[in-house]
Amino acid sequence: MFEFKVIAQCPVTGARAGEFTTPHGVIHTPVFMPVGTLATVKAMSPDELETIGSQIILGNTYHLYLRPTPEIIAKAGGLHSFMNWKRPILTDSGGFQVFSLARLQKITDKEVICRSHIDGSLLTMSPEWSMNMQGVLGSDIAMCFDQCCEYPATHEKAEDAVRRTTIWAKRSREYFMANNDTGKQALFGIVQGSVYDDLRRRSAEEICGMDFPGYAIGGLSVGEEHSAMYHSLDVLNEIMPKDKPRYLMGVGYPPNIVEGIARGVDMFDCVMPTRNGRNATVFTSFGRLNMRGASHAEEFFPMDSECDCYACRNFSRSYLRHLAMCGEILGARLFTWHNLRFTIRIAEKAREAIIAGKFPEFLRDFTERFRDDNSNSDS
RNA sequence: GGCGGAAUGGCCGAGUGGUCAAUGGCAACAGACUGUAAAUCUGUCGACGGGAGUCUACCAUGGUUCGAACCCAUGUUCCGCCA
Repeated sequence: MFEFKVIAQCPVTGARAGEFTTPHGVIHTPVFMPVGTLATVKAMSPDELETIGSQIILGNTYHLYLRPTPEIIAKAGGLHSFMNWKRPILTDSGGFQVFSLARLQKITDKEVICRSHIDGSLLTMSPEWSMNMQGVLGSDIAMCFDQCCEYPATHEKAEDAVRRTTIWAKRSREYFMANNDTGKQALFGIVQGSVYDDLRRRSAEEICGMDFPGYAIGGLSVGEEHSAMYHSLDVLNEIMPKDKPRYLMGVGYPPNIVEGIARGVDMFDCVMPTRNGRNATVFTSFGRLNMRGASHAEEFFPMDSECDCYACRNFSRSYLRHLAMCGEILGARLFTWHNLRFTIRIAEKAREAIIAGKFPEFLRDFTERFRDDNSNSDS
């Protein structure tokens, strides 16, 4: 269980294709994992997620702790059973909420004391709390409780987050080994370090020295330039274990995924396909489209004629824009459907290309075709 | 036919002598969204101009006033109530 096998590697870039075995099935990498924070990938049923090729989805410790509460999930028999999802689940530790809900909390090495964003009640999060909760959830992959550093951050602040993340990783691992079912759940470590090479190296050394079955790269895609993200991935690609899966947390944006794969990343997750979908922005093989745009009003053809998703096979841009303008719930569903399928397909195509020995060509073609005039990135 | 009320920018609707090119909301247009406090948020929104600014505007016409979306007169249209 939790064996990672690299089955093909790109001889030019760092890209690799692999298989990661979990209790709920084998995950073929590279893989994009839809985010289902509250035990639902917003707007999609489990059936539909399977249809579009979702191999694994995410759940969130903090959010599920508040609602419906661990008691209810335990009674339901765990998260898989509760939400009727039969494939693997990865749970985030709540570490990201230490970052995203920063205004509501106080952080010490011991714990994070924060206020619920729902009713303001006091809540104490810690590595032990997170491991316990993730045990209740029964995810296939649990994540260490970490501190995601904001961007920009001074070297001093980033270093403190690295230091604390290592302390918390040790405690996460100890509690996990003693209390969780290690036959059914794997715990991944998380590397921090912001955009500082020395901190990335130090964090990778400390975290990867703890022998986790997989390693995540956290603290990126938080506002830094794309070039900075790619540089950090280059640094980490050299030093992270090659025989373990690598998970770039919170990415993402289609070009970031492709560039991440080129730098040896195997797993990705991001709210972008689902959130942007609900807000009527879609990704296509030739770039990004705001489907509310007046220019689509009389376009009686698909969003992306190369896409094999339900929305692109059955509906015109004109109709989809109409749904978006009316705020119809079907619009949100179809855009989400498309974006998830498109993003999952990127990973599938990358995998096929790696196995076929044609990843550099895939990378070049994708980058040339994916135009995003509005992107303020430098990539 | 009589009495009363109302007419404001694409729509609804504030304003009731100067600080009003005119609050809000909606619509429209554009933008943002990267381990989800997001089916959310931001900007623009009379015309021309890069801007300073200029022009045209609160049903119509005339008037009062230094000054009117706001006061007066007449007209037009609409809405009530009574015949």
